[in-house]
Amino acid sequence: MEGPIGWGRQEVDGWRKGPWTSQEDKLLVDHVRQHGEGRWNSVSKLTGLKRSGKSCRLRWVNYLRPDLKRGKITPQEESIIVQLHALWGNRWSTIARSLPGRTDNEIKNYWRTHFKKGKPSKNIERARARFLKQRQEMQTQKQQQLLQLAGQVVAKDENEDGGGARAPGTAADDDDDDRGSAVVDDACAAPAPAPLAVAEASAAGGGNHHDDLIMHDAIAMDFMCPMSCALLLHGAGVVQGGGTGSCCGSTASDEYGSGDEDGATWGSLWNLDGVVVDGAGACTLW
DNA sequence: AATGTAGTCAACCGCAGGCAT
DNA sequence: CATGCCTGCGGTTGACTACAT
Repeated sequence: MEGPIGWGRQEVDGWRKGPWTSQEDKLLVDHVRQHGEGRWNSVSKLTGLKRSGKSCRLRWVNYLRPDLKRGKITPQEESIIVQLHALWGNRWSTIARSLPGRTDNEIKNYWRTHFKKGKPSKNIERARARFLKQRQEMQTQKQQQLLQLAGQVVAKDENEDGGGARAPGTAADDDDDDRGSAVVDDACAAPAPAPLAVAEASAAGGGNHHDDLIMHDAIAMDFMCPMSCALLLHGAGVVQGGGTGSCCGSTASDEYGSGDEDGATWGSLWNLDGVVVDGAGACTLW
């Protein structure tokens, strides 16, 4: 950082650093009111503030923006953060877009405080346990469905030409070690749209929905198709156009999933490598 | 009551990507 | 096409506060 100097009211290269004063805040707020956001480097020239554009932007985004939500992260928001972190990893700004009024910095701090040291809160532990349980149930359910389906296909084939019956485990085989491809493939045939409203309503500060509901819906949906869930959560504005969804790789698992007591690390619940999301939010495999 | 430790928050830095020239 | 500037992002740090001993 600044070496031994620390955060006094020092100036470096003519720029003030350290905590902002109320006068500086006022200058910045007035400036943004007049000129809007952006062009941060011109703020100092126009206002006389001895702050770099970077510093001005940060102060505005993290502290002065009028739509910021103050106060503690709610359990609902916490659940969403967990979900989205599992989905996106450390893409704090992306996660923040799904939590109106919260900044990436806030979420980042929250995550580091609560989860970085491998000591998740009770709420998170419950959410995680529920997630894992639900995942297991859904996998079982899916396997049964596939077996049923396979049985029907076999019966049909036998009826039609009596040959060419495949091994029933073709698709289900993926489930053992690959939580991404088979699941996504399956789910994207019918992505569920409902949780968007739930997540957004809670994130918007309503807090009226029980967190169980949030987790249930979010988990179910994420499990079915994480990418589409995220796209829905983010609205039309955020589209991972044609990109690969390798979101659950190193960072997430490194930070949280070290305690692999149950074999499935929290941060690597989904491996989306190889998943492509098109503009409409439909996932495909390549 | 004093001290140590952990948690929280605000701000900084370096880097990367996008865009204009 | 190359270069430089601006903006945004993620990681890190230091000050402050709350809690425990």
